[in-house]
Amino acid sequence: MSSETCAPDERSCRHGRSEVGCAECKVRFISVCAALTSDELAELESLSRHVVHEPRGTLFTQDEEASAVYNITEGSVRLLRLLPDGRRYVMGFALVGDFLGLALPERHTITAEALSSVTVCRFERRAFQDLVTRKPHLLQRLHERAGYELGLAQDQMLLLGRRGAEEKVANFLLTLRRRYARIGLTSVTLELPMGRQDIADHLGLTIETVSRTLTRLDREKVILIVPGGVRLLDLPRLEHLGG
Amino acid sequence: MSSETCAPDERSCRHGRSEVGCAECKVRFISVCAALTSDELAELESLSRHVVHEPRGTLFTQDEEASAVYNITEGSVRLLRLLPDGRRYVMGFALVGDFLGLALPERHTITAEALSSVTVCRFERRAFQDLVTRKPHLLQRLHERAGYELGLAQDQMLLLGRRGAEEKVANFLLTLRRRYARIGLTSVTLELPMGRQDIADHLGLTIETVSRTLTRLDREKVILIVPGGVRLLDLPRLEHLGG
DNA sequence: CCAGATCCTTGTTTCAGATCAAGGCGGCCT
DNA sequence: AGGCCGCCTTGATCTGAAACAAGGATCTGG
Repeated sequence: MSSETCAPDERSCRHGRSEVGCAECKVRFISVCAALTSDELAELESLSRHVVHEPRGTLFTQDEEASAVYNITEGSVRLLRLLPDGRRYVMGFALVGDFLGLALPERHTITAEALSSVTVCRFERRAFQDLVTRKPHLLQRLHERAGYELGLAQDQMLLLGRRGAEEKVANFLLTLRRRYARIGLTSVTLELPMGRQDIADHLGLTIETVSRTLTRLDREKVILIVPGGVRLLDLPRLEHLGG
Repeated sequence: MSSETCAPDERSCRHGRSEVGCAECKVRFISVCAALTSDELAELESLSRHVVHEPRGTLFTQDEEASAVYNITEGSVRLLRLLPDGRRYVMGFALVGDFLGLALPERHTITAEALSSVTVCRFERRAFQDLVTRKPHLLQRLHERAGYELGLAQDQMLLLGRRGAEEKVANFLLTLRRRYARIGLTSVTLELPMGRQDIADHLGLTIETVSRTLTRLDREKVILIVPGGVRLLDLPRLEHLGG
């Protein structure tokens, strides 16, 4: 169900590290691979394969066997979990430089779907697992990153359990801004590659509440809603609202 | 603020592995240490120190430097995060066999408080870190465990964001039951070492809603409220309610 | 045995956000 | 153009859980 729907366009990067070798990779210093020496990088590169996914394509599906792990080099992805009755919760959004499959699981616990055209560096899980076993400091790096993710999950739980709609939305915008900044995107205009429904499912709200809250923030000149995103007009006030 | 309030009673377990050596430890096979050979276990043991905390004592506090990591060998602990304005969220409850400080953080991201009399196996973080660096399969084990925790955090987010009060409470009871079962406690009567307020703060509810929901489940003969816990009378129905 | 404290339950009222309902807007296809 | 579709907004109403309020139960120490 996955590879057919997304029809990924595979281009190996093995052939003499032609156009997109790891050494020139734009996420080289912000992602997990930053832990590696150039020798190790070469080894990692030999395992990698660039794959492009169309918008709305599926990278992998909840409960399916995890055949690979991924490093996003272009585009954004939504990560979600489904309940049998159809309710869904969006765990989060993965951006450029994010690693999917950090925990090296046997089966994926979430579904990953491309929000835009997405390019990933794909590693066979077995081969990556082997490399990790042989390179403890790569594992260390992975583990650090997992600890960081755990902290983010804790923030999110507090947000979901103990905060109101406005706080949630403000906080969401600020968090996204901080993440963009970390990968070098510091524009005042915040791209929102996900739809309102995705934001709602991420914050435990309904689409109407998200829309109303954004509209209110716009009316109060805290943000300005623009096509494809929002402009943050009054950061201090937004920070005040977001806690 | 921490060591004074809990007045921990320290007993080293170095002295000729007197009463409580790792080899005879009751959490030996259910905890992280299960990854180690007996040689490595001896080394680990030389780093460990048993510490007893009184009920309501603080093991460590949010934002304070993480001087140690812990393995719980007796009792239960609540893990919480505070908001500047006083709201609190209870991240979860740690039981016998649980490891605190999995991510080996520089600073603790949560506060840990003893719910009952708690005994922990305490490891200096630096020393433990060194051991981990030298024993990749211990790190691997830690990482696996972190991945598992991440999965639990995801479940909890879905619970907080997309489920009603009754679902939350039923699910909480079932999750606790499963965890007790994993450490060999399979009694029909579920101990609840935490108070109603803690449950409320864990589920994103108020104490009144938790109390009412439990009362209703009791009235409908799904559970029976007993001092210090609940008896699970109608497991199928509870599972139906909990999703 | 009583005073005070802590924790839990129960009743009543209020409110934030869900739900229901109806457009609006822009893109895309023919 | 026109019509359809997906996405977003806005308004009206409803409701589940919060907030407020008042005891009751259990424990502790004097």
